[in-house]
Amino acid sequence: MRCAGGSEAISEGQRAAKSPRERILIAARELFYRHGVHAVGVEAIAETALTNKMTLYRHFRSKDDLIVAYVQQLATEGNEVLDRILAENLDSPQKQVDAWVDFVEDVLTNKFERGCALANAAVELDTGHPARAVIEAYKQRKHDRLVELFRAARYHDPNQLADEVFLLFEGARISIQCGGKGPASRVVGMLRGLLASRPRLVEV
Amino acid sequence: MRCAGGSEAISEGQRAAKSPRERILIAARELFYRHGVHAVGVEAIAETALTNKMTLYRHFRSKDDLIVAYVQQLATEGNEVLDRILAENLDSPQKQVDAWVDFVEDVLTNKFERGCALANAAVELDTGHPARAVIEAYKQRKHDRLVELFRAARYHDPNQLADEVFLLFEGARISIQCGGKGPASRVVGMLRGLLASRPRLVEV
DNA sequence: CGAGAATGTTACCGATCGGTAGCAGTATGT
DNA sequence: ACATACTGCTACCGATCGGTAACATTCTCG
Repeated sequence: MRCAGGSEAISEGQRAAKSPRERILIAARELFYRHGVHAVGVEAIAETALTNKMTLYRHFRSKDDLIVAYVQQLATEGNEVLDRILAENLDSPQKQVDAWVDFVEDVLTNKFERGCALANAAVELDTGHPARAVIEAYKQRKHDRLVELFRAARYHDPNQLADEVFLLFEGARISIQCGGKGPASRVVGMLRGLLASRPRLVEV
Repeated sequence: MRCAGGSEAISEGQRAAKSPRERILIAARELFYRHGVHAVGVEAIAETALTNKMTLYRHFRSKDDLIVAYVQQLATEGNEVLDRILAENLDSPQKQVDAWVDFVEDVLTNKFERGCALANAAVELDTGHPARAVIEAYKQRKHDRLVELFRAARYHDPNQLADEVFLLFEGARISIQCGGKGPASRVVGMLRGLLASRPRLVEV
């Protein structure tokens, strides 16, 4: 029940980030993800960001506002990562798919993984919290982009394939922190097998 | 950020439950699930249970102790539900599988569903919390029981099938509360299709 | 009945929560 | 050099947090 307090060492990123606002968002990203949005107080975030509560409240109207910014930051970065993966493999949709699976593998084998930060935040937030809308929009968009990716790679029934892949990924991330580490550790292999054996509209 | 406080109406179950301990566990189950373990204070639980903080602390050494009991209660009930499903369909493993899928459908279409309570709790709890061990053991056991169920139903490669089904289910439950409602609403159909098209050791 | 255990009630503790006032210091651009 | 804006700092607010002391009340069961 205890959160880390101010004893967090100065993160590498903190020196580089000039503006207090950036440092606060970096600190929020770390602490909110590691301990949950409710277990971390604004003071701990301010201290980790090498600033103080007052400056924090000059940039964010309330803690809920900061939570929204935290979630928006994650959603933006998530979209940008996918943008980059797709942009780096413009020559072939199949390579885009493979690159995305490689990325999934990286995420799931990261030993600091504590599940999807957005899903974790949604779990802690009441239904009416403004951050929930951001999270839901992001997940919806992510699913839709998977559909388009699979359609471009000429998979048969890209909608259902995206459903399956999406849910397997989500299930793996949540399972990492609640025991079923077995299935989560095998999901990448499953994904590759699934994608390799799926019918296509044309053979490549 | 605000939890419901004492305004919760007296739940139906509260009158029937005699002992304060039972009432407290019922209240904890409701409030912890709905708002998260960190967002609910012990006082709110005591009031919802039609008792007071002092009595609560006579039955549970601390809030963390109550959280462990809450999680243990959920794990026990989860195991019992599966026990019952299997016991009611002893004549055929295939009927056991079908009955379990029907149960999954009930869970996912329950409009009060806010994901798996155990997974949600794990998200909020630090890695060293004693409740985490209970959660992990339960999920591990659940996965193992799925393997045995599929093996009894003579599915080919019951290990991988259990992995897939387990992750799809977990993914669906977490997705219900963070937007991807589309995929979650279609997962039962996916499961039925998956199970119907899977190779078996013998035809029935 | 009567005795002992379990419950209810109230008031309290120190700590921490989210959030703010006020002022001193430090960049910044012109 | 100057005004302006931003930042740091300290001290504080009321509320709530988890947890406890002391005592009155009720229940249970021999």
